[in-house]
Amino acid sequence: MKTALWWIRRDLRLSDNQALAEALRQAGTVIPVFLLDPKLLASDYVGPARLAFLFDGLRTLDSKLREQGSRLILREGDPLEVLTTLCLESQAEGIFAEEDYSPYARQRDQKIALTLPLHLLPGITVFPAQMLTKANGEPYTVFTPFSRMWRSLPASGRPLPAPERLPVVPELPSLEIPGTPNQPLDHSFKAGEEQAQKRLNDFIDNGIFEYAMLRNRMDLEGTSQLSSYLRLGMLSARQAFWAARQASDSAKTSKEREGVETWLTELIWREFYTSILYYFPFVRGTAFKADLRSIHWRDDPDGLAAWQTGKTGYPVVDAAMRQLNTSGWMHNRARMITASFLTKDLLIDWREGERYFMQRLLDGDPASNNGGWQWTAGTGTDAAPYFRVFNPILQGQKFDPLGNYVRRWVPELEKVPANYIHSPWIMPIETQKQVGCLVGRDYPTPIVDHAMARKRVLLAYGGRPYDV
DNA sequence: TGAAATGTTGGGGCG
DNA sequence: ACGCCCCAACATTTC
Repeated sequence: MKTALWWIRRDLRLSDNQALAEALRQAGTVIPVFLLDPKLLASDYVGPARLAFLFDGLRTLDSKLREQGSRLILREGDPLEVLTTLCLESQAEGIFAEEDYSPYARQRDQKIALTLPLHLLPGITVFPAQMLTKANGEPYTVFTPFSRMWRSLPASGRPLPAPERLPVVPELPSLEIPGTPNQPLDHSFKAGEEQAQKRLNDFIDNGIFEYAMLRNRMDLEGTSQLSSYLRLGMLSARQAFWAARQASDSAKTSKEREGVETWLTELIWREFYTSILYYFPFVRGTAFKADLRSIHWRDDPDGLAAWQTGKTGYPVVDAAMRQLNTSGWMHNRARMITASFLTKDLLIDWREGERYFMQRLLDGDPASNNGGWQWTAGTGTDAAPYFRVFNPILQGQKFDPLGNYVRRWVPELEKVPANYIHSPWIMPIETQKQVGCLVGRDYPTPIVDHAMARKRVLLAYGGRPYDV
């Protein structure tokens, strides 16, 4: 064909882009297009942080395109209408896009495919979400067998290089890429696939062998922090996978290999939850486990606000929520702790937390985020048992032993010694004065007693009545 | 990728 | 030397 559209959605990269490669194989002229969908922009699953990251990513992508004579066409409106218009304007005979498995995207794409020549190609995951099923054709609902099957598959094709040159894009109207909001996030993630590759290489060279050992330490940089790049496809899952495979080949000790395998497991969790959302789209609004759909959640706007703003009086929880609010990212261990605190200690509906995370996280992905929340709440597939309640003090002592994570994000507690950092309310009053932090004045008194909350949540999940 | 409650064991103080 | 008790340390069960 003469002309095709490369419809960019969450694949903001030129390298290892199967949709772009196929468009270039089939058409002489390929027009890169991004659509601002008013329905998505207004969704309560979207927030300014990820939008800003998206716009930065589009700007970076556009300048890479321009280096090669191409450019990005940005439009706003209902995708079907805009694509129909664009096909008419450009005489495009095909639309190539990376397949997105979230319920909204699938519905949208199915509708578009009825009237327009839409070609979907894999790329969000290493293996397409619909590919991994049990022998009887049913989807997996337990992680371990899913991961065993995943690992047993013949390795995916190697990542594709970026195309060497791109065809010139004809004159077409395009919107300006929106600027960064007035108060940009103080996040450390710079958009773009070069940044993603840099971070990947750095992690493979300096972090992956220690990953199994350090990944739970909130005070260290033991994780890859690649999730935001994977979210918008500035890095493909396949690129991540192959980099890990190569690291595995160069591993010398079993410990090093364990680091790689543990990291790979996290990549497989991402694919597991993508598959779960694909086969069970109702999990987006409903507990996977039918017997846990009628929990009597507490209505507690003050508690929710304290959790959101990092003022619960539990230092690890507050540090984590402030890290999220100011950086757009949160350590995974901290995600489990804060999710447990909201659902178990405050007994607030996991959907509130799910939505808040989606609004704040740069890496906020409908499948992984939902999977994570339902896991912690105990309502999901292969979830943590409901009686598993994290103790925020013990979690802090285990995974932030010196308290440096807390001190970094909760400056009120900066001078509090390590033995009190995770439970400052037991600090003797003289010490509180010495370190300039009076609990109740400079830092909140805990908004809930953990021991009481634990008993309460066990009653509630058992379907029994509880007070307050 | 939990933590609390409960049970068991064994060393040591002490009459 | 012996039995008793306390309790830390570890193991198992329970939520």
